[in-house]
Amino acid sequence: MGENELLKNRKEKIGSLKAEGIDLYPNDVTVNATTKTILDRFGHLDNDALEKIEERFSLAGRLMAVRSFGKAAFLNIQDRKGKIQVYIKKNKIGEKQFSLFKRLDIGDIIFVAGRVFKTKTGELTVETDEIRLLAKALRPLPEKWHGLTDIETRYRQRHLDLIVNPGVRELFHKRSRIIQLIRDFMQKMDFLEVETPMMHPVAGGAMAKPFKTYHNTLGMDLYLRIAPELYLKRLVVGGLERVFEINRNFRNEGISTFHNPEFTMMEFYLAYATYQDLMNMTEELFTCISREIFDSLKFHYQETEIDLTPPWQRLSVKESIIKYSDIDPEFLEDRKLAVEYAKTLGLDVKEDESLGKVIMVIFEELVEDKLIQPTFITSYPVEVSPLSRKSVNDDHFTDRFELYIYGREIANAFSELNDPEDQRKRFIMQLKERKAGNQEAHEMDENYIRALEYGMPPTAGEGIGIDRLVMLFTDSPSIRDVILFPQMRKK
RNA sequence: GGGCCGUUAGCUCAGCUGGUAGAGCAGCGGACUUUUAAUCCGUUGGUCGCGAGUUCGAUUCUCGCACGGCCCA
Repeated sequence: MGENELLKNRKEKIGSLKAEGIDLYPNDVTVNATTKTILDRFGHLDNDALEKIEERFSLAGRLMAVRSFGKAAFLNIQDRKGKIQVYIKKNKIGEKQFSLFKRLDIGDIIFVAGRVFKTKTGELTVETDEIRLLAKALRPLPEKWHGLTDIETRYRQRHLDLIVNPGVRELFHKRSRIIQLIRDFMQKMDFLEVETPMMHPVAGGAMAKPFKTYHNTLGMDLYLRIAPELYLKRLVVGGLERVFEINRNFRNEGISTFHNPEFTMMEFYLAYATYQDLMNMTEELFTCISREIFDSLKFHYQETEIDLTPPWQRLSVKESIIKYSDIDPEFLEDRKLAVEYAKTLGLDVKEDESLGKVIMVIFEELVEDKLIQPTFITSYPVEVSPLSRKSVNDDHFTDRFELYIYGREIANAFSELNDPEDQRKRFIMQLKERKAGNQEAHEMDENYIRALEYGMPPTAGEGIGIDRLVMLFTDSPSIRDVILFPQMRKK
């Protein structure tokens, strides 16, 4: 039967219900139970015990299955907590209500009420003495057994995915729980949760291409933020000392299993701390989540065991290259040798590329995907770290780390650069890059430098990719699995 | 941006070397008052993603496009 015919069919049913004066979309329902409250309270009782329960339960949800016997039927009703079986019997509920039931479709939102009993197969069931239609479903649901598997439909019509695939509902519950755990953790450490602008006159705080928009009455260009960093640090200047924000960032780049144009980050800033302190704090945060979610520090991601037991491996970028390749360490000390080496790897590097950048290109090629167990990679070159404090012992490198798990960057942190003069030089360095054609180079932000000129305490800050973290803890292969409405091409 | 794969009924999928499409579920009609993928009988339903080309004839072969997936950049 074609879709049109199915629709027509249901509209006819609606017509007959209307003709009987039945309200198709009533709004006067109250319920006193969920599927879960009923199952939790009575699931373990036998029929003798259940017979003594006088209570009448009312609940509502989506009709998911009907097993009909002519004058009686079993239904499955699904609400936010799960599913429960309902029994409907003609001689109990009456001719009129039974005839209403006969015209219900799978997918309709309905109300039932009655007492509980157990069937001879031992399933706790609500024997309904009242049934109401609360909202008519005009379109059929995906098939009950195979469900909805078409990935495109699942993302484009997430409502169907949520109705039909219990695992998806569970996953987004888990996502919410993980974020709640993070909030609790931060609040316990006396961090203040804040919200900073999503629309920036200057897109800063990261190296990425922004989305551009325009404010009509102000007559000005604005950019969707690529990071909240510079605003959060202004708050540290303002004396807030411990702040965090969990919110969306927008980056105008390709879409992949690890990239969605809008994604959720937590950034936090801790005054009077260094990136070393943040490594410890990150270990604590992740192990805290892992204990809550898995009751363990070990779990499987895509069939690989991940062990979060601290302390995690800590290696500088250079050390990691030496560890995971057979490069002569001398090559990482000399720009020309490094460029040569990168070329032998088949990497596309400019002849005059800076040593720091070449080192990062080599790192990405040889090291990244080998960092399966949690690893802090430290000491990033200053050229790729325009907002990080330089290391005291080597000013070509910064007091920065990135956390890798399963070959993926999950967090990025550093001791913040709070010297306004140095910050200006770094921005100027970035502007040169921009002129040379790097669209992702950082913009000049005079306003931010001005804030630093009032004095920012020594501070360490970190960004954690929440979607990637949720992927890890939910064993999801694609970022689209942990974002309710991932970005899609228009169809 | 490149490579490979996919797109057939509302959903899940078959469809061979080219001869105008099938199943299960859902739907519809019927039987059935403890089933749970209920069962049994009957039955409707298709722009084979879109557009060209080759051919007497294209769901099938070729090219282009769209959308999606995976990998690479």
